[in-house]
Amino acid sequence: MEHTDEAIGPSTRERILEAALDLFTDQGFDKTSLREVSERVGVTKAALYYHFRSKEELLASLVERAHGIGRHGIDLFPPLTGPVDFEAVLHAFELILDQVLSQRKVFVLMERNRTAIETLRDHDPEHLAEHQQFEQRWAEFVGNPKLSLRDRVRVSSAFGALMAGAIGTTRGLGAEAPEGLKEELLAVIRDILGVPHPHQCT
Amino acid sequence: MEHTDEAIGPSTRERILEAALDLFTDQGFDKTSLREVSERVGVTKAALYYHFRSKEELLASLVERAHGIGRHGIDLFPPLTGPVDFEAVLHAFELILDQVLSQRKVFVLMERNRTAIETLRDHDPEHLAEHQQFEQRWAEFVGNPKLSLRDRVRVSSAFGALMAGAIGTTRGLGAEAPEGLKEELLAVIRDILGVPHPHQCT
DNA sequence: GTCTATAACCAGATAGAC
DNA sequence: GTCTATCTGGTTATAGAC
Repeated sequence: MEHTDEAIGPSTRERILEAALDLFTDQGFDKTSLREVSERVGVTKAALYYHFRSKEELLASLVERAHGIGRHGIDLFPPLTGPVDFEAVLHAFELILDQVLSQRKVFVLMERNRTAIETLRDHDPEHLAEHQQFEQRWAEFVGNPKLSLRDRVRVSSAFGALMAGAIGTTRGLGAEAPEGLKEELLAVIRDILGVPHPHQCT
Repeated sequence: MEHTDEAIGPSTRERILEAALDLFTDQGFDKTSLREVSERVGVTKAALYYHFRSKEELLASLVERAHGIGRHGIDLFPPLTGPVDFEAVLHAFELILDQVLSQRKVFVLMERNRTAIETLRDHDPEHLAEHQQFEQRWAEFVGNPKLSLRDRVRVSSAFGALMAGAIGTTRGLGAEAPEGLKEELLAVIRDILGVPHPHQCT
């Protein structure tokens, strides 16, 4: 029941979301006016306000597609006492990687509009809870002085590598990620975290 | 000759730059008005226009402090034929890391305001040439189909790890990076690039 | 469900006095 | 070098017709 109108194409609401995703990503959220969005869709500015209460809500609707990273990420760092379980971290990163690769455009949007995304917290206190819980847990983790600097750097670097590899090498690509990208990235993350490779004894 | 007025404190121009750096980083470039900047400095909005021709020029002046990453980065990827010299890449990353760690606040600003930084290209065609050459060479590299996916992912991930480790683990910290951070990060980058560690034979 | 028209606002920027 | 005063333009958002 994703869309009930196969014959007549995507709904206006979905077309607005697609246009906004492209424009916000290319030009930036703040530098894109709703007039531009409406012109690309072929409707008027006022029509947008029928589907979304505000510009921020339009952005929030896009970012919600990235859900899932929140779930996996929150599971990932529960107690934070004792040594880091790198096997578990690796597994969580694998789930996150799947999410990022299947929703690449949204993650590019988020990477390029960090400050705009943060303001959603103010306008939408209850929604996006997962997304923000993840950010919070993450900050608590990398800033936790009880953990060794080495572990914090390793996990932090692994996440950076994941994002840079998944987003940087697929910028401008179509819907499909390159064959083998996921495996290459998981291998990198294994190397960073020091988790041995399964089929390799070098 | 950094500043000739030790007794009377930093010049107005420098105080504007400091205030703008903080506000642009916290709230985002687009969501910060020049009125806010001027109020924090204790001057009027018009005074800003004496020191900087436009809001973009103010941002550009901040970003110029990050120069150096351009130089090292451009040297790094010259011909791009044949296999990647990971030793050379490692060395360039070390220089870049020094630059990032010594100018962390500016790099946080850039990371959080990517789209705003990109518009500088339009307003300032000749300046920031190094910075933009680096971005261009980088894009050519990670998107180069003649290189193996593995090599592209490795280099791309190393850069992501560098940035995430250097910026993420120092967010909110004072002027000094944690002791040993540089060494930990270089070790991670070595692991990613497959360059053996100098004093270690495990 | 979409449009016209307009309100209300605030941004960046300029001119010229001091 | 800094201020007061103002202009100009575009922005989000709303009210109400169709």
